[in-house]
Amino acid sequence: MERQTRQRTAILDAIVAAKRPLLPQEVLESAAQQVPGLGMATVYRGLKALLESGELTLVNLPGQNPRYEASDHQHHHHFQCTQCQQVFDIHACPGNLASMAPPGFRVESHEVVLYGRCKACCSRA
Amino acid sequence: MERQTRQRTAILDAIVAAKRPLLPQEVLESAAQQVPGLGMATVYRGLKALLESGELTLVNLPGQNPRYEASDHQHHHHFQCTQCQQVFDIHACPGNLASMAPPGFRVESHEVVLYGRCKACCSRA
DNA sequence: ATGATAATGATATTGTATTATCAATAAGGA
DNA sequence: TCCTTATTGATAATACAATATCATTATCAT
Repeated sequence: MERQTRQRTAILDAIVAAKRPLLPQEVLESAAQQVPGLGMATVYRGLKALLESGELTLVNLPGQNPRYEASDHQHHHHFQCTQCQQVFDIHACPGNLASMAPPGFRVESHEVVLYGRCKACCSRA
Repeated sequence: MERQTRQRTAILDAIVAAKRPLLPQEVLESAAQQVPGLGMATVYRGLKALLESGELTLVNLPGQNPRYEASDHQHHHHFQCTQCQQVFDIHACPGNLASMAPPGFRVESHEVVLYGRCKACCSRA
């Protein structure tokens, strides 16, 4: 049976609090504030367990390592800042993308990724 | 100075003929038909040189290794078949994606990836 | 509180894509 | 044709994320 540990709780809390997809390294840095000495192996184990339990969702962006975010179960897309590299949720969708495919192709799903400067980086520079 | 070799020609030809983004392994398999004994190292070197010369363009899809396609210089997107994993060009664009971003965010570019069954896989199964 | 055992942390190992090495080969200017 | 040297092919080495190992610790049902 699965056990409730400080480490696993800190991992989930860090991602939920971030409100955006995090890299394993970012999860470690954030969760380590609650659990000093937290190891990277534990982060990977925790992420895997939380994925399987459905509490976390995998976020893959082009050319990027996998990130993890709290399961939303709501259709949404992502924005990556070209300056700070952080990824944010976009709760909008252009829709009607199925018609973009050539004849004979069946579209089942889609991904949209926006790139640019996030709010913080816009006001900073 | 750069030299014109059978290998480098075969690598470029394979990608141009494919009319879709190829993985290095796919490039090897295709180009080796023109140049038996072609080595993977040569493929990587050729891809790098052709990228730098602008003849090839890097195509990154979520959770996928880099693919290479002939430089198009025309805005387009990609479709990946969930069955055969092949990637195809989509010469259409939903446009007006900048408005999807939250206030304060500046959108500079975007990527759209469609997933589903390609024409061949649709008619096959 | 106690015991069985899941989880942890440090580290070694793996897996895999890509690059470096180097002797042999071949492109292309003289 | 000859010669310089970029390129090739085979293989070793690298880079790096992710997983396995294992002694120790901590969870939680009893």
